[in-house]
Amino acid sequence: MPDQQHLYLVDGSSYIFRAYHRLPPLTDPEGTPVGAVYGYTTMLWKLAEDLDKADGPTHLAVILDKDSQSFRNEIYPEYKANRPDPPEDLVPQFPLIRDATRAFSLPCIEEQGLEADDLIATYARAAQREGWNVTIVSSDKDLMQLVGEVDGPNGPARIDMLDTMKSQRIYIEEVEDKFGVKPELVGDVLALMGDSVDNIPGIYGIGPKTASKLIAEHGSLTAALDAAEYMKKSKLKERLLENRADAEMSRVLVTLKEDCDLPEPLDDFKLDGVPPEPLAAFLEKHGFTSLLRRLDAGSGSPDRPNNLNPEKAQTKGDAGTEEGNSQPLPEMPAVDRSAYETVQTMDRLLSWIERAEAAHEVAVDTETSSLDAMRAELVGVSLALGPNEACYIPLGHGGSDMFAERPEQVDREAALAALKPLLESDAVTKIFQNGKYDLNVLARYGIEVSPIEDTMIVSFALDAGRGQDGIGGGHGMDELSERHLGHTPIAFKEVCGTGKKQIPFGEVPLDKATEYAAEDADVTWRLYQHLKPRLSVEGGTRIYERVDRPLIPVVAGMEREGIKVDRARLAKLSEEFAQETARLEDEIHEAAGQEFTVGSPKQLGDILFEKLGYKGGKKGKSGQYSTDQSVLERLAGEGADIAKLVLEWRQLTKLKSTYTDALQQAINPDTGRVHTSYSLVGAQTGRLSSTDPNLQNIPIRTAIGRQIREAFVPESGNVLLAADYSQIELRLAAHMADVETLKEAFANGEDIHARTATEMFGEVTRDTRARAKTINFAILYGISRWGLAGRLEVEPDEAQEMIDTYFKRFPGIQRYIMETLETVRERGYSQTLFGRKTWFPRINSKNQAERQGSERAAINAPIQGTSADIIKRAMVRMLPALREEGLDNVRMLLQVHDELVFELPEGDVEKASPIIERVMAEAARPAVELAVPLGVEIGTGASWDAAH
DNA sequence: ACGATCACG
DNA sequence: GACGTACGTGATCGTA
Repeated sequence: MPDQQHLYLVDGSSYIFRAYHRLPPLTDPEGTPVGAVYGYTTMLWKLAEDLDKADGPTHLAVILDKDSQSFRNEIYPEYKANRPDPPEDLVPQFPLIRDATRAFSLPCIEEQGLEADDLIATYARAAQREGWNVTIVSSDKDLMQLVGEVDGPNGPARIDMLDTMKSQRIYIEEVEDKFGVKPELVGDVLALMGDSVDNIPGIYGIGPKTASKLIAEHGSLTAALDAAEYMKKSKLKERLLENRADAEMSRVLVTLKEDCDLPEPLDDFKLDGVPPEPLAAFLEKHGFTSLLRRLDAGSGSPDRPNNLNPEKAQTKGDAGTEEGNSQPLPEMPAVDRSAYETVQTMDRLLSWIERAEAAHEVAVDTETSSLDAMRAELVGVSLALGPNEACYIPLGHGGSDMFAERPEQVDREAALAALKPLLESDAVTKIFQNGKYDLNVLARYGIEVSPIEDTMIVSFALDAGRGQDGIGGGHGMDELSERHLGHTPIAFKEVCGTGKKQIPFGEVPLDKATEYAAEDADVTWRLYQHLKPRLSVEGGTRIYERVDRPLIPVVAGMEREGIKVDRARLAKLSEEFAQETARLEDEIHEAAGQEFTVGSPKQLGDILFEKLGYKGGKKGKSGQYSTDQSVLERLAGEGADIAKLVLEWRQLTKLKSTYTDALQQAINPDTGRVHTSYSLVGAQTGRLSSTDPNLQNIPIRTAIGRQIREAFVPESGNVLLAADYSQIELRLAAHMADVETLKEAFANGEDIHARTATEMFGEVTRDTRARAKTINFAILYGISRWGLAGRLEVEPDEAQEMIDTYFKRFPGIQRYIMETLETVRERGYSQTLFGRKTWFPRINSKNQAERQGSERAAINAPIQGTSADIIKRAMVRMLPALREEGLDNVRMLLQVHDELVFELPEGDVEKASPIIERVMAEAARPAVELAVPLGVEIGTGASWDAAH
């Protein structure tokens, strides 16, 4: 019996578009854009790696679109007529896709007058008739029609799909999940819903939901259309009856042609390995050096000299500044997952613990049932002592299904009791990646881990701001591993799946779980060896050891404390907001003369500027009218009542959905409190950010919003205490730019905006003070004359005069800006007073908008970042200072950039307040002696609102 | 998945 | 010669 053949058909055209949008705009050494090509190359690479695996490809071909004309255009001239031209920097990449394919020595099929989809369908069916299995590498929903299996000459022959970007196999079940019908009926669903990208009409007003419901109910498109006349009167019925012809034509358009002539016979697609030479030439030419390295490693050829910059494929606008990532990799063997041990007996566990104690350094990772550390149950722990020297200790696998057998494991209680001394031992450093999470989980099991190191935080101290717009600059483990070790760890979703079919980690079989979990510890250990030495070389030690690392357990503690919210009060507010919103919605519809979705800026824009004919509508780059607050306020000022109503409606719906509803959801059932999660690497400047829920943007500026703050309350017998730095960023600007006038004003405790008004306009009125305040902030943010003009509603010339006056009155500011920019241009990064770096890879970009954006951010970063450093230092010292004075019941709950929120017994307020104030006011010392005092304002009350 | 909008410092 | 204009975040909604 012959081995099962398996044909892979790669939908090259659709892949390149997706890769283009997902990847950064890389260019090769000659300046040709290659981002999409890079994505395509890595995908082929991955497929080629599967060559020898069970169910891997035996045959493979790449199918491309030759041109967009096909038989479909004869049926329907508008087919794909509204496709925009591909982006300019994608066009030169099309021919490179063919080069890449050739470099892998793979066949590349394209045919005049045939679309790739039809060729794929034809080949897939032909192979299936031969009894082969087929995998279509694509995520195009049209192709999902083909999924399924038939009886071939040697048993069932199946067609499935592979979405390489999501690492997802698509088989019958996945198609049914997406469309609600079997693959054979997908075409019927598509015919009803249409496709705006291909300009297939479908039936207007029918989307994916209605389409699959109709087809599932009636069994086919024809049956659904026939049934329309018996439906009860509705919009849907009308549309079905009226547009039957459109739907039927759409059905033809989405049908794949399965009987094209085959340009090449199937047997020509046979794979026999990838000859390395042409591939190496291709990778070298385009600067894909990380792949080149892997090719060398794989083929056992001698190492190339290390003069190749590992990050040669530079991103656009890269200043070519210091490349902190280009240190030679330490000598380490490649990751070998088969070397990991599954620890299933106390004996083996004790042996690992003993070795960890001897090593004085161990990487640790916990596996749990949830991403939310406050709800997560511990499922296992992994340890790593060296490269490939790692183990996984399952503690909570199986057992959720009472019929399934629970694999052999060490008893959880006993294992934790054995691990506790190690994890708490002063003599052993525990290395984590994002240790705050593990600290929280373990703390809930009674283990206070210390001392710790954290590779994520090290990476942040070294590389904050590197990478662009979140691409390639992150500090997550997978990214760090890719970047520094050239290794791709197993993705979580590969182990647990995703979406509805996601299983908890505790259900993962032990062999697979060990590969994943032990690898995480192994990678963490390797990353630490790689990153830690860079700290001292690159000047990151101070910020890491003195600020960010000690902050980890402090913030972890704050997250575990949580804050009490008054559910009943929020519910009542929700109810009020709902009623008021409904009333406003009616009024808005009345004013508009029709019903529409108020929450849709698109529909609202059309109503305001087309139907009602208001003037001055401005369309943004998306081609729709802007309807943001400033626009609506202008209209309201011109007497448009509807604009006023919409503003009110927006405020209320925002408050309800984002706060009063969401906060009730966020209450932890075990603790009865809300536990946010702070990101220690969220903001490039060094600030924290807060998620799930975000407690750093609770309303305060309006009376109606402040009601939400009233729902944040202390436990009985306690009060909330809020301590704010007053004007900290302006104070720091005064210090850093060395502005005498401002320093003096702060020293004298003056109202700084009023003082600015005096200097700028000669007198203090409500108006001049407000303008002065705007200008003060504008300067901190590196504003332009046009920006300031917009804010103050004056002409740019006048704004420029104000900026000039400001610089004249406050000499030092301009110099600060110039010097900061010069340094950043030269070094590539800015620094805070405490040495925190933020990188600006686009500071020397040739793209003006990009460059100026970086310049503004670079002016602001040292100030915002220094402020972040200071409050972080205060947080680290706060609880020890309070405990030292015997204040054991003061709890630090929240941080909001320049504010700390505490909960404490009423009786402790008097004693605690001056300590809190002192710790915050002195937080810069002794590292930095500021030329201005740091003002701290403290309030207390029976709610967060009242504490202000 | 992304843009628009709006909540905060 | 035109562009697009204040820094840093996160959540929600509608739309593609």
